[in-house]
Amino acid sequence: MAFHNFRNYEIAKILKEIAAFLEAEKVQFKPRAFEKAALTIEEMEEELADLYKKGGIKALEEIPGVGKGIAERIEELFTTGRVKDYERLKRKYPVNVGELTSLEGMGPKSAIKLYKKLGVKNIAGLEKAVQAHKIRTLPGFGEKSEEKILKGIEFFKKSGGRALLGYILPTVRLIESRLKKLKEVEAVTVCGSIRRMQETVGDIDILITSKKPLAVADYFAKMAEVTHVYGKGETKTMVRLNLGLDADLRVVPPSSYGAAVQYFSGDKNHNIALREIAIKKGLKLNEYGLYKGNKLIAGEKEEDVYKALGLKWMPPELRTNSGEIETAKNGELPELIGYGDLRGDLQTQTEWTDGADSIEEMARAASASGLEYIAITDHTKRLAMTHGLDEKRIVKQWAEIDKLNLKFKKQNLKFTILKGSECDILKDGSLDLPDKVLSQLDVCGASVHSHFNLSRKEQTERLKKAMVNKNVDIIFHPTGRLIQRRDAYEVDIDEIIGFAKKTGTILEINASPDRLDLKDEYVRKCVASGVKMSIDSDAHSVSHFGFLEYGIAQARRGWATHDDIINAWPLDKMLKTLKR
DNA sequence: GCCGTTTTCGGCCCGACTGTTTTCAGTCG
Repeated sequence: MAFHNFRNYEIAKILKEIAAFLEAEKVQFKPRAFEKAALTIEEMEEELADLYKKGGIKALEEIPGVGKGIAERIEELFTTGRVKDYERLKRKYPVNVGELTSLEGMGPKSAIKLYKKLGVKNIAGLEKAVQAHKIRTLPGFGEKSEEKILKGIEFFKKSGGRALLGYILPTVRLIESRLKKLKEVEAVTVCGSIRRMQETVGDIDILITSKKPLAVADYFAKMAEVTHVYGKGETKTMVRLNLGLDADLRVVPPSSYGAAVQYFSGDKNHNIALREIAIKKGLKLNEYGLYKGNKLIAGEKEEDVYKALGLKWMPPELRTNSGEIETAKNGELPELIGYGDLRGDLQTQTEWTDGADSIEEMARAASASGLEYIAITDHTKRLAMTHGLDEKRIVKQWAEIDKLNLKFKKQNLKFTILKGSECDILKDGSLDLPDKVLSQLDVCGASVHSHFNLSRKEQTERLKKAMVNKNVDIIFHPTGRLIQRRDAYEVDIDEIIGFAKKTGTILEINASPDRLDLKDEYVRKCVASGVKMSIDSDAHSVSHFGFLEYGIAQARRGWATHDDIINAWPLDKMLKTLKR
């Protein structure tokens, strides 16, 4: 029997859509079940296809959140290539719910209502309906709803088909490693915004050298992820991937490889500035190399190109033409924090609130990923939906942390769990737990989860009031933005950075792929002001420690060094930096 | 649909906020 290969994210997407349709039909409890299974599957390391081939349906049922019903549907997908229940729902509601519900404030119920009443199937249709002012006439909707939807659509358009780095990077790495293994391939570099580790990615540029380019092109065009081939040839193959992005494979000769890698890594402004330098030196720079007249003077290695222009090679994260070229000229480039430099993680959530795993599981996963310490920072009671901790439960949590630290010691595991909190900052800037509780923590983060729409002045004062508290060590995700979904709340960031310096408060670089908050520009301001930062995963499950890489990239793009990031330091030194 | 130190039925995180209401539905986290 034919086996239909589906990747975990594709399976998760189907389950999520089923959940949305059931939610719209006001079915009780089932939507949660499908959603939960989808989230688990999305985060699994092992592909369900492999798991199923090895252990059959029984193996699927062992996944937490997957029971008989969902396992049967996944089996149906593998054996027939489709899920009947899903297709029935899809026929009933031929709607792109995933796209529509990506708009802030739009859930499945609204999406389906708009389809039933106005025939809206996607964002394009929604935009037409808003422009014709049809939405405000529907019961339950009004003028404000139209405004909000319009705002959401603007966000969607601005994102212009770009994807979050954290969403696509695992797949890109997989493709890269497969190409590296081909015997026809001599070198592979993924360039563009991915190499610069930008927050979002528009397309994927892969450069290779090869003596048999057509064989590689054939392989590339036939990969499982490819949904469409635009063109295939000796030097360039262009495909559409099921990630929703296009990928280009370019074959360049070894003598030009460095120049091509430089050229395709960008960014555009950085390259323009380099070419201007070349012109001033009487040279010409393009993707084939650096030329004096017709003579190639650099091209094989990227370093050589920079050197010939009188510059030191610089990490791609810096290449934005915002001062890096002048700095490189003077030989004063900062020694950026390295991707392996973090020793700890100061924001993690556990099953005590909205995390998926236990304190012990999180600690062991952190240890396995090379960390020496983590802070357990579950939400506080104001976030009732996460079952946030109150004064009593947090004390119980401390007892468990003490017990685990002792256990690790006995097992000779060099790892420390810190007692922490993600304490909610209330509307007036006061904190969700009393000082007598917070003062007993090892490390306390505080953050905003409500009243995003205060005036700039009120929001700034609110944060300052929290920062003045001696028990608040770190402000988590300081601006509250969600990339491609929600703007930062109004806040005077310069005032906040100045106040952080004055009060000795740490500002977080939240590494969650859709937050990356502080953004690079603000990181750079912190570095300039001497405000220390932490890079935290905000992990809600054991698989999230990988997010730290995106946070480090963010810090590097903000010119941060080892010295600026407190959790790159040994535990003792880190703790001494805190206010308490 | 899933799950089980409440174990094969009967629960299922639940309160705040917003915009629409005139007592509530939908979304968020």
